[in-house]
Amino acid sequence: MKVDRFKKEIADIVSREFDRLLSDLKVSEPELYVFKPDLLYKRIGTPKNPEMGTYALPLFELAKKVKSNLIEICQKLVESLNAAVEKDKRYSHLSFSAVGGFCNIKVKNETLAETVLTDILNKGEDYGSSDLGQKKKIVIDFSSPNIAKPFGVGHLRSTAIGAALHRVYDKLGYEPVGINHLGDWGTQFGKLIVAQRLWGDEAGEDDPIKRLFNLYVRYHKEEEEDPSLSEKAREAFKALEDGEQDEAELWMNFREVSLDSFRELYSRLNVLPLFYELDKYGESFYNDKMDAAVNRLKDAGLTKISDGALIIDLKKYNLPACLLVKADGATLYATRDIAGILYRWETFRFEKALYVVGSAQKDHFKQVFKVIELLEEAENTPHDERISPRLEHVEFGWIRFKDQAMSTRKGNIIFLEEVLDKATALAREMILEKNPDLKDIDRTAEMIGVGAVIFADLSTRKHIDVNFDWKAVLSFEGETGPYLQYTHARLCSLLRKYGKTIPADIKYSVLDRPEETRVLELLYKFPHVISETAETNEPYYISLYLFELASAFNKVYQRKDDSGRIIKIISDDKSATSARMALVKSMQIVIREGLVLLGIEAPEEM
RNA sequence: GCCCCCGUAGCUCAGUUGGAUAGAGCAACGGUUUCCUAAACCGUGGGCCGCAGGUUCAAUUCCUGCCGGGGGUACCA
Repeated sequence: MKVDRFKKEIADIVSREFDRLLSDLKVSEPELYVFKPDLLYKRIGTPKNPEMGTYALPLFELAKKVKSNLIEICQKLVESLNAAVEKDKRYSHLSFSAVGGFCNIKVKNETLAETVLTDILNKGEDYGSSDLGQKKKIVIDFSSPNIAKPFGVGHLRSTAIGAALHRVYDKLGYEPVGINHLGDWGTQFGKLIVAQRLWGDEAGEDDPIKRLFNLYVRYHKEEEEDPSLSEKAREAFKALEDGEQDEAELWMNFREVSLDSFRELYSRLNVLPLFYELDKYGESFYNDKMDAAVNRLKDAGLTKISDGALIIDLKKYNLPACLLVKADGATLYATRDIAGILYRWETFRFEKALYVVGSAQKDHFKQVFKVIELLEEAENTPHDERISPRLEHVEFGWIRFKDQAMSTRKGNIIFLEEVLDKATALAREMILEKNPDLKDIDRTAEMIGVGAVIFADLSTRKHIDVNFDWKAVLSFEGETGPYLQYTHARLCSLLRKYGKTIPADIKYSVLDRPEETRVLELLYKFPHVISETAETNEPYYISLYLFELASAFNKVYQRKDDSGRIIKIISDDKSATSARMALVKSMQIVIREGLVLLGIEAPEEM
């Protein structure tokens, strides 16, 4: 948790003053939060209306506890606090006011501006970085598409969220390990092999992925008419598992074709470098590691046979039994995940392992994590070497389309590639209309189109289902990626026009308008937003923040004086201009860095 | 049946872990540019915060029940 310097100062001084004010009380109410800086720290919030102050401390509970008049005690506190900061220079940038039952605290603008802007300008893109993680490894299992199926918009969520978390942990000094748990094994390959043999020649279609997809859809359609197909598919998969050459060759081909197309897509999404050996750690990687895992569970006395299958009963924990080996001897994905956890622990000794997988798999991960926990109990693993407390399912809601879950089998799926292409084409049109002289139009259009799609995906809380809405994804106005990029381009444009380096001696006191204060407060918040994102594994906090920040700056940019004229950033007033340009430069750094964390590129012109 | 998630403006969603007059974007309507990028900014209208209880100085937030939507519930992933 990143410590807020101002908040800490407030907690300290309030606690100190309360100690003095109510020293007689301390004996009867020693547990009262106002006496303890750390508890106070947590109570300090921000006022609804920013004009009331930077921070707010509600005192209702206190008044009740000490049975005194709320307004009176609030006033008394504020008076004594203001007297205290007058005497103590270290706190002279704080001022307090009593409103209702709240003690509102204002940080002097000049101090805030100087603190924030010098910090950002000194650190540059490292603003918000830390060494908190001490290079500890965070394994992030994300994206994980199925081989031989097209990459649908549904896979975007895991990819975008996982990639954002990867970058956030990296910024906080951890060493993230991005693992793509490719769905490259399982009965669907039996189906595909059968389909390929039956209709492979008539499939047409140049794009090899779409060809496979058509075969897959056709298989499921024909299977409804001819149930004997599913028996053939099972046999084909069995042959694959037994290492038969024909089947293995087909499988290898499916895999390579898919990986080629995934690589291209990942590269467009700016996530390709985040994977640790992209093509290695698919499900098939664990084929030769499952026996050992299963035996270990058996030896621990956890398993039993039920209806011919090997299971671990989890009824005690209110969970369905975990199936390890099917009656026919084949393994399941839970088996692979268990083997995967054990392998990853041996290989990486991670601090945490995150599974960025849809919430439909919630019970699955509960089961798998519980099995690991039971194993460690049975084996008496020392507590600091246990894996189970380090495992976390980072779940997210479905992407649905017109109130239907998307289903590859039925063929109602939207290709991510198609979405990116459409968004990019639209961005291109927009550039041609608004800025036809732009140098690198195609490249910029790609940045904007892809940025719009990623931001749309990361701008709602991850756990709720989202309706895929073409209109929302292809919108470039309001709460969108392009809005942020546009703001960034505008900042860059200001910097170009200014054309000088920001001077060192800046008169921070000129940044005294409420709109500017708002921007400063938000800039100050950036490091906290990053650490909050890591604590909750919720990248949308960054999206939300960036939108607030951009919006706050655009208000500064277009504010008007009393006669209705825009107050320009760059003017004849040198000291005002250099202070504002310090703000502009800081803004540009933070918004760019925030976009980078989300995987969105920040063009300097658009 | 049991378990989990969701229900806030016409639509899509926020609401800082219980605080002040519930906020944004889109859509609708009106305004702002002799131009530091209008992909922007300002304004107007629009709310039984699903319903009913409970806890609390204070509930959109926590608890219980109900209604509605979604997901999961051993040989798919």
